[in-house]
Amino acid sequence: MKKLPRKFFERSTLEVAGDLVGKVLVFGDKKAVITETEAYFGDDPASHGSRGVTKRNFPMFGPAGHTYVYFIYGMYFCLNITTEKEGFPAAVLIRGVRVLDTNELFNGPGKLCSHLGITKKHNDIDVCRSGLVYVADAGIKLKAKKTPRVGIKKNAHKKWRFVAV
DNA sequence: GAATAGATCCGC
DNA sequence: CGGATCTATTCA
Repeated sequence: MKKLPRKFFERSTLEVAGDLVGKVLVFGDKKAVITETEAYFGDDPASHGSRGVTKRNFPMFGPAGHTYVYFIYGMYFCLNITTEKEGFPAAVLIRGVRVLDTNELFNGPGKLCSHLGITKKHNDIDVCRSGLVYVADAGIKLKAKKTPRVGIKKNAHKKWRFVAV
């Protein structure tokens, strides 16, 4: 499998979010096909990065190809991968994966993080350099469908969610 | 220092 | 539809 280069993540967030569907997320010895993503970037009020850099969202402002893991609702972690250029807040939320081998399906950012064991320890990891966490192209072709994002109130009508059909 | 909203999930 | 459960951010 080919590990995706930083160049892949340095494109527009919407393109990266769409292209990530069908790619393989490698986390330690686990591999999972990404089936669902959402895009968060710029001054979109639903994005954590829309009101400037903070202690929580700083990876969104860093270089592309880094993880951004945050804790939400007191119980769940959510995994993002940052995109675009350094200084511009942008990331793709991984919402759903299908684990290879076991064929388990995790539809939801909180569920996939708890099952794969993703925690705050994995925040701000460079997926282009790390051998532990990265994204690869396994030659799988999945078509992505654009739908409205879920779980947000602001800018909810924007079709920035990509689901494998 | 205190209040509160939050990129969720599950059970009723 | 409400509760669990806690943190970062916002507000006073």
